[in-house]
Amino acid sequence: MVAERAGVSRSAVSRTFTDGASVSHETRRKVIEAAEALGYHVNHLARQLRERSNIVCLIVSDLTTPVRAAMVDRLTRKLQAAGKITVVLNTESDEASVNHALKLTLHYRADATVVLSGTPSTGLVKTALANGQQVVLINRDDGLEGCENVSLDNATAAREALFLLRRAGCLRVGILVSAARTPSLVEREQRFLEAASNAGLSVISVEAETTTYRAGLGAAKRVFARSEPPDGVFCVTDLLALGFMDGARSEFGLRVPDDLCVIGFDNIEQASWEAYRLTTFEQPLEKIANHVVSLLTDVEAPAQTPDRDEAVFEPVAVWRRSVRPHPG
Amino acid sequence: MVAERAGVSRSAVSRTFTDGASVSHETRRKVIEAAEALGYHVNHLARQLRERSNIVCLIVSDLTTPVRAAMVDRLTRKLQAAGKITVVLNTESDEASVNHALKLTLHYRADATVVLSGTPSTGLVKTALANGQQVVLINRDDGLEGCENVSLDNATAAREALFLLRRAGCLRVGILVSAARTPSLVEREQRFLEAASNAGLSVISVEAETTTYRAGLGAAKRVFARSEPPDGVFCVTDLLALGFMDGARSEFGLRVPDDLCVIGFDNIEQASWEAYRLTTFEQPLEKIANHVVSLLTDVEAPAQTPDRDEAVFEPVAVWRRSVRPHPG
DNA sequence: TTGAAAGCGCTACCAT
DNA sequence: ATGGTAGCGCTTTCAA
Repeated sequence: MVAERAGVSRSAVSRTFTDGASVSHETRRKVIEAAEALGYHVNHLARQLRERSNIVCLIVSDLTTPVRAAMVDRLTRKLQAAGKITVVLNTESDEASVNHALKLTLHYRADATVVLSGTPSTGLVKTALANGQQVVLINRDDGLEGCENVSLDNATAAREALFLLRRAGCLRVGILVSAARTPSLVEREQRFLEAASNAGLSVISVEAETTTYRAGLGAAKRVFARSEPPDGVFCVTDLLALGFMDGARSEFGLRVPDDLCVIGFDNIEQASWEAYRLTTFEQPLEKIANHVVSLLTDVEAPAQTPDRDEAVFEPVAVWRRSVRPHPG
Repeated sequence: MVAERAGVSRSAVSRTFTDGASVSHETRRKVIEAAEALGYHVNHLARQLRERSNIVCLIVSDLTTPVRAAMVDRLTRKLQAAGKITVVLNTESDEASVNHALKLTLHYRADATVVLSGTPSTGLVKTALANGQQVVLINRDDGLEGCENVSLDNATAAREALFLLRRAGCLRVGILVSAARTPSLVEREQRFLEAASNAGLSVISVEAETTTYRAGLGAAKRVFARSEPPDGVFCVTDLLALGFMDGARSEFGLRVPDDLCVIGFDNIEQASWEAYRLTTFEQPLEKIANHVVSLLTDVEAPAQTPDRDEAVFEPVAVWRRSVRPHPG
């Protein structure tokens, strides 16, 4: 250790850079001075040979998608503030890619990994857990054992969406889903269908090819070319909703909300833009992020549910003008 | 090392997981088997005690912004593909935050740091360089010594923007800039002004409070309330342009491109949305990302410009319909 | 091909 | 308060 060339023992300089250490003011001064001169910086990676690495891995796909970007933004900020260092693993969302990423995670001795998309295989999660790693799954309700789960109350939102559409006087209610059938998307769909069925309503189901703006646009083009198109639709994602609105308006001259009511989900920034003013459900990203870091920070978590730990957050309805407020 | 409990020496297992190592087929088999059984994974962090860490830090702010998200997406993917691990440092863009982030970078023994926003202080960059770290600055032309720079040819784009506006028959040309005067934004402004001045044109300058959609919207509200508003404006950013368009349309009933021509910069996904169809300049993100990883990958870079290394990329004009194609 | 041993930068423990 | 020492997991000489 080069810095000790400036007077003292290596222990002394180590102590200088450790918080709860006893070191004289004078020694510390000398050490700091020498370190400064030599451009010395503690090697945190070597530190981790003895203790925790403080590394948190974020496994994520579709980083450009507004919700994802927002989630990653929140998470990286908060993790940083909590003194963690965040490694972003940008993958496809298929199991193989996610597994690969999770394996890397083990190599870096991450204290924890947060999976934002895709689902790793049970086996791999087990070894991660066995290696003392925390695994937290966001928005994927597939009940892997030992993981911490955080998810959204999709059921309530779906029911509310139906309610809003009916109250707006929509006669032919529809739902726009994505061919990418991720757990949360599927749940929104099923709950909506369920609620409709309870109300004795039939629902026009439309499936977009992917979960993107373009796919929403394409879906609109298809659905409004048919006879008996819907006049009120719940889109499982804002991106889908925005594309759908644009398709309905630009291709068919439909007016929103007069001819067509649209509800989205996520409350991405674009949903608030003047051209859309989409009524939607907001993901409480801030709360979710806070919860995740508290999960990773509170080392002792004694009073927890034994097997499967799940936190459910409430999406909040954001009322804008893509739905008629009063019976039409 | 636990894995060696299964027959051989620690050297053997080390060799098993190193590529160019001589180890018998039999030994390797035993080792792999044992490792599998014990859930063993090489600790890459310990590895770095002897060699390079393979860690690349990305210093970035405003991660939710579409261009940024896109850039980070590209970069993380490509770095990963090149076997690097990417630590994202999400900061504010003021110098203090960036400096703090850069310091962290030293602690993690990053091989390289890529700065996407904000500018670190010269001194800090020097020590990073001195510690054998590569520093690459994206889109900030402030000529720090020893850094690799990659930037955009803003001048050409600005000139072309003016040309397009004039060709569309705009009589009162304007530019929408941001109060956040980052180097590339300023350059776009100055080049545009310069080109206009060369053409003997006066330009209506409008300054938005930040570089966001909302700020663009606000700017439109202000500028069209005045007498003699512009009928063709170059916005230094797509986000600004989109907000500006919405403001002009929703508040003043202006039609784009009939009453107002708008040009943006970045070609974010939203610029292509039906509600906007913005004519803009695309940042060649793919090329930039490729260049960055090649910079970090080609360990030997002998034939380089001595002091300041700069790569300049050409934005490409994307023609859509927010500008009239023919003299109006 | 293999094993023994040294050392990478660091901190914890034990003396002093 | 300080210094010495061991050891974290790994790779890499050097001998065998």
